[in-house]
Amino acid sequence: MAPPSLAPAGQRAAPATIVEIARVCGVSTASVSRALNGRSGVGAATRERILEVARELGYTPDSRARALVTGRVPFIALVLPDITNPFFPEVARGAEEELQRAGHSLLLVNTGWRPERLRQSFELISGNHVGGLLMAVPLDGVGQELSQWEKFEGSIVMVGRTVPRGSRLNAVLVDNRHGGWLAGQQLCKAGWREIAYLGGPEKDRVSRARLGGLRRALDAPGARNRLAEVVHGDWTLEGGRRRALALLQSGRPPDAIFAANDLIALGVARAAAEAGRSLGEDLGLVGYDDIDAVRFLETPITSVAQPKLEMGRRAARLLLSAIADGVREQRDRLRPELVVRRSCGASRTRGSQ
Amino acid sequence: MAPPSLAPAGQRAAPATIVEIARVCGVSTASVSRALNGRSGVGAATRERILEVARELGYTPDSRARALVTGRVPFIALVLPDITNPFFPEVARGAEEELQRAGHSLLLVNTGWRPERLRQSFELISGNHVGGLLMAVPLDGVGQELSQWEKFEGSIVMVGRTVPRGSRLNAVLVDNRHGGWLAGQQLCKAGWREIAYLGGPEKDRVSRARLGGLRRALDAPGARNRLAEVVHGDWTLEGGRRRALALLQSGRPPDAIFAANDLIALGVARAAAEAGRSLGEDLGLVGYDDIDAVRFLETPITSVAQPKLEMGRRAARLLLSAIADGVREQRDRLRPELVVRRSCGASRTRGSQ
DNA sequence: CTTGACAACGTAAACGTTTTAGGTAAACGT
DNA sequence: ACGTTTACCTAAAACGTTTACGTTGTCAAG
Repeated sequence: MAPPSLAPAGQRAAPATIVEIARVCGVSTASVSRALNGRSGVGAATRERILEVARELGYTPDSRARALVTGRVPFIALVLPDITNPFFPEVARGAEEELQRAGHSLLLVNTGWRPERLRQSFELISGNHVGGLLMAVPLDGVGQELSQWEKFEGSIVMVGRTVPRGSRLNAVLVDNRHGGWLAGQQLCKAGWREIAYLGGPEKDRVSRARLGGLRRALDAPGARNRLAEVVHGDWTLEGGRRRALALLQSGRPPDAIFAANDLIALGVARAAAEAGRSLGEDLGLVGYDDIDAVRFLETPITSVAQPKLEMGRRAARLLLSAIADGVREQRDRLRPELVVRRSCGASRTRGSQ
Repeated sequence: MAPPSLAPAGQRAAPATIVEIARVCGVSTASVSRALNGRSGVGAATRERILEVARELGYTPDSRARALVTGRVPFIALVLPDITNPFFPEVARGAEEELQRAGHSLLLVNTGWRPERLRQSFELISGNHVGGLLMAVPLDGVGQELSQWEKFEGSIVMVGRTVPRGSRLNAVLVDNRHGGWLAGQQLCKAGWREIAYLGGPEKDRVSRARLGGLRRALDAPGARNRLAEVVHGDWTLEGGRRRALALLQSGRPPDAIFAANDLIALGVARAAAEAGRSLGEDLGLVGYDDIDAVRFLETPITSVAQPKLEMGRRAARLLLSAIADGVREQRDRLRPELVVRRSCGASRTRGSQ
């Protein structure tokens, strides 16, 4: 005999629809819809029967049709510059967790710092691909066009990124200035004198804020430290290494470095090795983000930690409520924390006699 | 006269639709659709005009309606166990890159090893949320239900994961057995005798294959090495640390360890430090995946590298062609490569006199 | 026996596209 | 003059839902 497979061979073409269920049950599609969505207006007996038939037919509602008529889309996009930077996966995880709890899915947009991809992400929302945007990417280059997007205000949440002047977007912010201050403070305490800042792109608001915090710490009355140098660049390890190497081999190498980012900090660590300087002894170093990798160095790197998971979670919650209730201009502020490790020479204070 | 602005101020409520364009241009929606999609059947002049009006109105096509009628969805889901494991972001980046080039978006599903989330991911496809699935997660627990999903065969690509027996899914595979063999080979050459395997979950096919490769290397004629111990567990750093510590503090600690995963390997490194063993001198170690972090240890870890980015790219390409042309049971095989670093004691060969 | 309320259900219109089946008119060949 | 092609365009039917609005029937209060 032919093997009686569960799936009746040839006729599995059309996936079950609501009208098929209606036909089988001898009711209208309206009743089926009501039963399936647990809405009132359908008797207990019929509801039971409908549910059963639906199960038998292996019915799953077509999200496109549903979305079309309800006007809601169960998708949220997370726009970020580089998923390869370990900071972001954690944010993504937090967001995904929270979203799926609310029946939404997470779209990932990896811009790779390309501005055109940023623009594309806005088409996602205007084309109703997604119900909202989680923006973990700077909005700087797009100022003038932003006015076009203002109509989507309720559906955008900046996460870890300052909102552009004048717009009233929701945001989950971590105080970068304070973070920079923490770093500077620590470097001061450890007794380093000539301190350099290895930042992100020159116009990047986040990088600037962290620098601002550093400045404030160094300007404290009585502090005899100096902001020796400020070098801008990208956020990558290799970029950090190159810039750090140039700095260390220059005429006036700094005592210590504050890196705007842990990837940059890792690059500094590598450069230090190449230049024969020893972290925490010869050269102070503080990074930012507290990604896992900084713990594994021979000399673990001190870093300003952001609550990455929590940022993702809160951003997601905020966005969902923004979509549902239309809340606007809501700001969720979090605080970074300093995680002290050997690279900033905590033990070195002794040596500053 | 009153300024006859195209956009009459206050009524920006409804986003421009195709019928609005049609009305303004005095043509039918069909023509608009054709013009917008660059299809033939519409005169050059009208096409021009339609395009212009569309631009003026800031029209963006509604993806839901389009998807509903065409039956295609511009979404692909990448299902993975833990985006926090640095192996996956790179795969994700490769896939995203390739997908967006084809006008698709990447949905991220982070199962966190929970089986129910795996099931949910299948609802994504049967509910037409997505056009296909990139599966970077084991399909083991779901064998019996898989027959239900067979109808989606064309729309599933396994990436880095073996396909379940009997099903004819597409896949991008990296030879794990060979990877295990490379690791074993290297440990042999370096002269370690008692070698332990720190694996993933006991039934995990990938973990088993890597173990298989290790076994083969150790069984080679003339080799005087021994597979001292096999310990299963999860794929995490902390899990690896605990298991390694237990191993190292047991009555018969091994000479060397092959970790099924770099996270586990990082855990081993930490445990080694705690147990007073020195990597590459006292204790050989080889990991798997070649994630960035293993390079930063005091003693960098030797690791079996997988072409992560390429895996993502190929998987995406394969899936797209599977959806378009219905190709099935296509297998794309890649080879891992060993990246030798100090942790396996390459320099130690001298000491084995 | 009316009346009204309420529950259960059906009808049909919407949502914004694509696409099929046509229809008109001009151009062409004979 | 007449059919035939060609180019352009329209009308309308899908796609699978949800939902506003009817209709019917039942039951209790008047």
